[in-house]
Amino acid sequence: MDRRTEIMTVAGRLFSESGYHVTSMRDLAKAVNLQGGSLYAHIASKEEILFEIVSHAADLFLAGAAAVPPDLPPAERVARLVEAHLAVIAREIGNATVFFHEWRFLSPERKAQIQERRDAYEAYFARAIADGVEAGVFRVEDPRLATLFVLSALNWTYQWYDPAGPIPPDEFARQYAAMVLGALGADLPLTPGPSPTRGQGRSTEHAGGAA
Amino acid sequence: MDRRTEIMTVAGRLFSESGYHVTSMRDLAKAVNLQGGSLYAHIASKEEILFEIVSHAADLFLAGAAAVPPDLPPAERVARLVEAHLAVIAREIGNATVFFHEWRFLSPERKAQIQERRDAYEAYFARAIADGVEAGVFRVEDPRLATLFVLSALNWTYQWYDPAGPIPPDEFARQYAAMVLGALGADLPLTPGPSPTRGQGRSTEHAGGAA
DNA sequence: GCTCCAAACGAACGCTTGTTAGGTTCACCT
DNA sequence: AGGTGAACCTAACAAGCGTTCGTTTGGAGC
Repeated sequence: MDRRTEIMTVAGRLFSESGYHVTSMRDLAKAVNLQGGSLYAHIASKEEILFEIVSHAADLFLAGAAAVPPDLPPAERVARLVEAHLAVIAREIGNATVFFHEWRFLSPERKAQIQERRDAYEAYFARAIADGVEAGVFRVEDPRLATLFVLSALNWTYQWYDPAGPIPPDEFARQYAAMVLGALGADLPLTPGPSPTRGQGRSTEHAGGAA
Repeated sequence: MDRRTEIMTVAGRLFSESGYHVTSMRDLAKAVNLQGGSLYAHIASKEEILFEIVSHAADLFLAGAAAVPPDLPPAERVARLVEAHLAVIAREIGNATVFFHEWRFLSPERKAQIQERRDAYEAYFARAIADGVEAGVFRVEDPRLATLFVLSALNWTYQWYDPAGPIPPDEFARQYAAMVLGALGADLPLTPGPSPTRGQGRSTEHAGGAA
């Protein structure tokens, strides 16, 4: 890992722990065993660091969502989106925290750049939910509100989820996805295996069940 | 409104708009037509302002939850808790934003004081959900995770909900509560009136499944 | 008319901030 | 052997920070 990358990594941790404005360049320098001024041999400005962290996190979220096949049935697609989201948080909780908490301190231009990607990310969820509503597998009154509900449930997790805690990331994601589908009024527990589980639930799930 | 209250109100707005550390005492003073130093005739320190805002918001949330009769059936209790929470956000979005976003910058003692109240607040939800699980009206795998799910969905709303926007607060709360109950695996849409709604929905599901 | 006191001013305090500039070290290339 | 250039240090800069303090203001109570 070269110096610049190390700076970014450590900055991600410090910014997430103490906040962007509380962390001074000298704090950061000390954490990578440098003098304050020496940082500027590697980076142009403090805000550049913030942008790179936030931008990196945005890329991860976007890539995770883009990897979900768009031709999957809506319920499974939503489940996969949820799992992808939580996987990013589990893997890079520091950068994710900075992404959610400090992005508003970016300059207007850079903020706009991130906003675009947030919108694109939200669109993945909006589309999957809209498809599900249209197909009759989701029962929600207002798809837009449902989308915001789901994203809210996901976006707050960085505040409390501890990847090293008692709940392993994929178990966490599985249960979370089930609750998200419940919120959307979907029926099936959507367990992958042939386990009969405690399901009565409607059998045909999707069929032509137009609402 | 006396000067001190005005300062707190304006500070709540400024802190929520720009963040606690970005807002300087001189910014705040200018917003209430004072010189920087004059603020200290009314308050002891900048952090005292922050604490008062956060503490006030915590009181509102706690009072809202405490007003929900604990002997209501769990599903209705959860719905009422959701509505109370969103009512606070709709009414005091600025202070709520500061509460969620800036409370970590309090001194350790004051932070601990707020943490206590957050825990007490969370307990209202945990209890209602646990009761519902025990009564068989909620179907969740892990009540603790379900509680965090619900609180996540609620806690993020300050980021996007606009009380003056297209969705009026009580309509917002009603739909949100329905989705929360869905996430908890409750059956009934819980509409107060006798409207049959568009339900196919599972009929028997859980035997004693009265909500 | 005088006193009193809270409210506000305005200047200053010591300190930290992000950033820059100049100088030194040292591994590497020819 | 000499040169190059990146990495780093040290010192400094102007600006802004939260806060203090002596002074001024202006209205209420006597």
